[in-house]
Amino acid sequence: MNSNNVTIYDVAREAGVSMATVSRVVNGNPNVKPTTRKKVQDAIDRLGYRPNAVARGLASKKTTTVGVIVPDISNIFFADLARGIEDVATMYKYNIILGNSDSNRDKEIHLLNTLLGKQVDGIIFMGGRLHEDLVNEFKKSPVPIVLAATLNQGYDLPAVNIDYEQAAYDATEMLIGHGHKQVGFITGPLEQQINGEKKFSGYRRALDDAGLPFRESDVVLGNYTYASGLEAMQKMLERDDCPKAIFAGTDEMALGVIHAIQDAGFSVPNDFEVVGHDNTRLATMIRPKLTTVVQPMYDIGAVAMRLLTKILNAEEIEEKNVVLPHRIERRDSVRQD
Amino acid sequence: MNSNNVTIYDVAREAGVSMATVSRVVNGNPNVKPTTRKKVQDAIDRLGYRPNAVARGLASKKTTTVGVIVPDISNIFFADLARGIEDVATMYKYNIILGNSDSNRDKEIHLLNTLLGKQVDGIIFMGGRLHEDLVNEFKKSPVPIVLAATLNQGYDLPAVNIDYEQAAYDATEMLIGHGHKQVGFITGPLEQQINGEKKFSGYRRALDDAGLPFRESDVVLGNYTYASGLEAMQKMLERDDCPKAIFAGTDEMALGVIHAIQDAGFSVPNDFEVVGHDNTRLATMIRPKLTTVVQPMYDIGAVAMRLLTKILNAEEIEEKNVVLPHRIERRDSVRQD
DNA sequence: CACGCTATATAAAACGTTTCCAATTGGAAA
DNA sequence: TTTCCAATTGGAAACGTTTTATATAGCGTG
Repeated sequence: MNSNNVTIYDVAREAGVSMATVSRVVNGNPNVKPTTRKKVQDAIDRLGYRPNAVARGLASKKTTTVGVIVPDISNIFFADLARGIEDVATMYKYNIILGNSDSNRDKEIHLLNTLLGKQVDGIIFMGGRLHEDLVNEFKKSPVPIVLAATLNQGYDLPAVNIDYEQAAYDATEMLIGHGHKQVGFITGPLEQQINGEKKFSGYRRALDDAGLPFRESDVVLGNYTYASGLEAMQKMLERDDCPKAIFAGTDEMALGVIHAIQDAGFSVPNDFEVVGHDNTRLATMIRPKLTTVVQPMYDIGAVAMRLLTKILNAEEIEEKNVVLPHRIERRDSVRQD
Repeated sequence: MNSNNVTIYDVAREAGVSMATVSRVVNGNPNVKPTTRKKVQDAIDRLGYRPNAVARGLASKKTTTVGVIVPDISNIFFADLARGIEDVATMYKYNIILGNSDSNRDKEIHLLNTLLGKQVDGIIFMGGRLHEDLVNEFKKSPVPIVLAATLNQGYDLPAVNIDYEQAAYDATEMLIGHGHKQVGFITGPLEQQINGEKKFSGYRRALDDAGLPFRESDVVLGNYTYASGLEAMQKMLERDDCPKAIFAGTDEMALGVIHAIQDAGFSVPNDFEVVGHDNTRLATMIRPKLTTVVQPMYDIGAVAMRLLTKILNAEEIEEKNVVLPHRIERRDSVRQD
């Protein structure tokens, strides 16, 4: 009845074969005579046998489980990524142990060690910044680690990203193309390389290429949230030389920006143009609908997990550092050309 | 160097004790002389020993891992819940294996069996509807299962929820209190008991108590998404007898409703009043800010996990069926009294 | 009809812990 | 000193698989 506690041994006895044979049929090993296979299968069904994955893991040294470290699963961005990971994990018969790090170095390291202790077959890591200590732990890892939406800061780790620099360039360039001589940039903490180096330098490069001056005051730091976007824009609006075009580092901040503008009595896109980043579901949940850089979160997760399975199966890998394409989804927060 | 493949046996040899003793110090068993403990600890540090959780799980029959089944982690609602679960899980030294079911019965059952095969110590389940087949599997489960934000449809399972019926009543009553003789109700699929029975009956009860007639046409079904809320409201607006007060079953649908109203040239809250449900972050990311029923998702997750730990530790449990308080967060999508 | 294969099946040794029980040790009491 | 009991430690058997090496059966061949 209780499918619990019936072991491979019980099945073997029931079927009148050895446990090795049962193991073979359970694992689909072809070296079993069809009649024997059937006999065993019947016994399995009759007893309601369910293989113990823990014992299996101990004997085979494979757990068909991978660890996933995210800063915060309640963030829509990582939730989407996680879904991509889980979907292809399921496809390849893996399960996911999920942990939140809050981008905190100690939690990251602790989580990593817990995961390794649990003998995961591999790990997918997301985080704003790769602390040196963490990378040292990575290097000691007996299992492969792949980065998702996380820059490989000069370390030789497999990673899946988009070209953030170019994406920021494209967004800024589009705004400049609409005649703006000044573009505001509201982004996340600069110590996270993705903001501080990639997006920022894409922004600057677009300015430079257009022969526009860079003004320190046109870049304002937020913390990715709606509230921080709102506040950043409010501050900007107080200035006499406030830019009329804004590139926000996340959609959520972009929504804050738009509302700040509207609250001040201006119109988007007539008075101000705004472009966001990520193309989360939020982008269409605002009026005007948000023009945004699409970063395919789900795909990044899916591709990262697929890459991990390739590594685990020792398949041929053409490129360890995959860069997915990005594009700009034009909606109503910018004027039509 | 490679902290891998050093076993308890290696540590025992290095420290000149038996593996039983090493096991004791690793597990914090007090029956070890301080000097011995130190000796062992040094050996552990020197060798970089990390206990193998799989072996440990096999020997002790405890994995300190719990399974979490959600319909879709990329849904902000479940993501929040999951975060609550994970946080208290971490607090109690558990890890989380996360799986998405898409509320699909077969996936739910398959996931459940996979999780049991992995010998999780317990399971937290979220889903719209408890299929009978699933419940039968639940009954056979050798480990405890607790429901989170999921109605315990007459089955005797531990569960954590809010009082959906009363919440819907409160929301509807508030709207009626503002003078409306007609209240629209835009909700999710009625076959999910939470909508079909609880919220719906709360809505009706409020109508009844106010002596207002119930009109079939005032309730429209959506699928929880922004788009479905938008569409439902658009349809409603075409009618001559369109209600001027709307209670939406989720915040996301409520946003759609507000935009549909605004797109039609009306004002919220002057022409129409809207209240949502859940109090997700979305509620403040719209103008006017959304008045909504607060369902504490994070807390539900946290409490569910805490309840599970109590069951696992065989602690005293005052109430298996916990009902968390709800309230209405008044913002700007309804008029002030 | 014995021989040598191949295809199957078995036995037993890992895998790395925990845990029960027995053995040893250390001190305090006698 | 002995004696005893409590504190500490050690030995070895589980835990439920996979896997390797070995055995057995069946069968076509010469």
